[in-house]
Amino acid sequence: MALDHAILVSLLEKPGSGYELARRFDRSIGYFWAATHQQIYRVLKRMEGDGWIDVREVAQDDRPDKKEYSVAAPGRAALTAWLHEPIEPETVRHELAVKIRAAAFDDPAALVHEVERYRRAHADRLTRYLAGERRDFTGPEAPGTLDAGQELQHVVLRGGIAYERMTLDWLDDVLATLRRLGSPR
Amino acid sequence: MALDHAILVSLLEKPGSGYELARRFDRSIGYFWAATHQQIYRVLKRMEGDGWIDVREVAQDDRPDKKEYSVAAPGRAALTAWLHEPIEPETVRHELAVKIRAAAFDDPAALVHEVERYRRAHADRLTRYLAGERRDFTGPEAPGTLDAGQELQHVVLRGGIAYERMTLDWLDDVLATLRRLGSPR
DNA sequence: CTTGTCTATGCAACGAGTTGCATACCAGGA
DNA sequence: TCCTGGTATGCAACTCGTTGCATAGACAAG
Repeated sequence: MALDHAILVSLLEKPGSGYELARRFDRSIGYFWAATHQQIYRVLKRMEGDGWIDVREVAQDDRPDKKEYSVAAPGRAALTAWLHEPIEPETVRHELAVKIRAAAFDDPAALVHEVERYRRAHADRLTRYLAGERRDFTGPEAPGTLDAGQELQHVVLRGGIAYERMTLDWLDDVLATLRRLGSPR
Repeated sequence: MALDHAILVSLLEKPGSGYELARRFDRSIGYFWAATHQQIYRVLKRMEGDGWIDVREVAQDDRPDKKEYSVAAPGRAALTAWLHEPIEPETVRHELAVKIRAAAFDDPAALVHEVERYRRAHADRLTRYLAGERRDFTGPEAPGTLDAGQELQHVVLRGGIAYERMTLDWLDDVLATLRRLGSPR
């Protein structure tokens, strides 16, 4: 149930409403933990009931009012406790790998177009990551100018970049294999 | 709901019982789509009810009897239909990335031991992948000896190997960053 | 002859995630 | 004035995944 903790981290980085959190989960933190606004609103309600977070009604002139959440002491304690628990191995759900194996019972070449589309999506994501890195983590500053939070966000982003690069290389391998199997010898 | 399809692929590769499928999901196909025996038995029951798979009671002398499942025509049709659907972008759930960002609000160095343990788990997995590759995909055969199914299994496995290598490199980066932030300047 | 381990299947309860829908405020353009 | 689109919150129903437990046959070790 790490959605709780992902939300707590996001709120510690910056308090905000459910709507704002949902948008952060569409970029930034959501690159590593996906969530919809439905999940977020539900968890916020529960954590508020448990006293993990505080609410503040914020009236806005130019748009609907919102509820701004921030982390309370019990929430912060829960996050610290979770941080000291063992790291669970990720449960993998890689649909494409299943489809590739399924292609053995169909026409491998038929997958090519979908894989190409999928590859473009990953290329786009890499572009976004690199743009984010340029924006947030390079500049005129000397090394050591970033605080711990920024350093840690950067190392996570570097992981995302490495993942996308590795994925693009692998997808080229996949495409070559599919084309080879699809064409007659 | 790709568990259905992962099971169908596994049964097409080789018919088997729920128990045998559960063991396959602990290695091989389960490296890319995790599932417990509970999920598997439930889905098998549903797919049998829908006529996607056939059952055959197999009496065994030296152990309890089992039910061997194999894919029926409607199941195969469902798999083909699924294969031609668009590939969904994976939904990422990367607990470690969340923990790293959470570490900004705690002691970054406290994560080091857990990350080291996590790194060892990935190193072990890479070792298993490489052993599997040596066992199944290298040998005296000339290129072109493998059938399409084996080629496709191999390219999926190469993806797993690339993922683990990338992850190990990234974890070294993570460890260096955590140590740097934990030690006084 | 009991205990443990592996094979083999399954139920029940709960928790997490998905999908579709509903409401409402506010601004700007047709 | 109505319609669209962005902001903002939420319910209900459903499916999927997790956890804990239960049963039972076969065999090997103590």
